[in-house]
Amino acid sequence: MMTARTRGHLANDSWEALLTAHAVLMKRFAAAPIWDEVSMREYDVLYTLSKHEGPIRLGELNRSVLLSQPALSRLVERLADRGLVERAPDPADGRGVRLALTEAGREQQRRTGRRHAADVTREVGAALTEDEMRQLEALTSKLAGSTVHREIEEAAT
Amino acid sequence: MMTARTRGHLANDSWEALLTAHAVLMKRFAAAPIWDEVSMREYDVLYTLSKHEGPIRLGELNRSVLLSQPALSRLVERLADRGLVERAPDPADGRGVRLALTEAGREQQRRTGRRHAADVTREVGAALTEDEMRQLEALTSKLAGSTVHREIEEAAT
DNA sequence: TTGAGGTAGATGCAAACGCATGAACATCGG
DNA sequence: CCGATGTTCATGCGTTTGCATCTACCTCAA
Repeated sequence: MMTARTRGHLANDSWEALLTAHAVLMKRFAAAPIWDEVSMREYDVLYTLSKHEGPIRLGELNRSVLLSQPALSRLVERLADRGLVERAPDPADGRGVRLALTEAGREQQRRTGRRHAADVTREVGAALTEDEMRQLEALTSKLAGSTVHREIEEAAT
Repeated sequence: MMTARTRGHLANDSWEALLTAHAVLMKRFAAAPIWDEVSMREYDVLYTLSKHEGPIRLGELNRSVLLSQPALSRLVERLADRGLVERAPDPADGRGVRLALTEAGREQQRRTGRRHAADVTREVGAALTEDEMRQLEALTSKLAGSTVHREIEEAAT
């Protein structure tokens, strides 16, 4: 007999499946011998910076990176000390900091990115067809894009 | 004009979309005021234990939890100290440890789980239709299940 | 049976993290 | 213009993490 799952069950089951996929693949990627120059978290920051043209703010960066604001602040500080990231005061806002990759940072991102992308291609490529990849991209994009946000904030008031 | 993405590009784009969705939703869930008793990571462990009938080994638990073995070992130790997890020597293997929720741990998991599930239902439910949830679950399950593993290990030799 | 090699989990220690808070600047009503 | 309030990032501090290593135990061949 086929028991019907409620909408809530479906939501939780799909989220759990996503979490599992994330954990499993992250473990495999972490096991790859390519993180000797920059750690995965550092790469995450370099990659996010590489996707933007000009400099971005720390707060903006922090929306993509799963770290607390202080932790990200210090991670960026370390990357700046290593000459991979440029930190400049924001002329438009004295509190803000404008972050951008240095040339060395860009090269580092490309080097690590090339190696990591090969792993991603192999793992994802082995599991899904091209159509499925497109579907997964569409679904996860939709999931990230949606904004119930307002309601949460209001409820917390 | 519609430029064709290679298989590698598709794989990487879909993985990136999954990562983004993961980060965005995790941030929202983390912001919920329900982690006063157990942290998200602790809940992850409690939840994983709750999904298993009998006790499981630390190593097995570590395959689901995105933490190093020592970090997980100590996290479990803290949970044991708080009376939420039971640690017993494995009679079949003197090196191993058998982990299981205590009654208090099970209650804690249920309490936090109920509250967290509501958030998941709201966020995922607001973004996807039921069909899409089913598709997402199917795709991510397939992604996690696939095993190119052997090749990686051999390549590292 | 024994010893070499492998595996499971614990531990020392430095690095990194989160929480609370501080300092500096922005914004806006009066 | 000014003070109150909000925002952005940095810093102090206790906790947690990862890496390297250790101990205890298992496996298996000689």
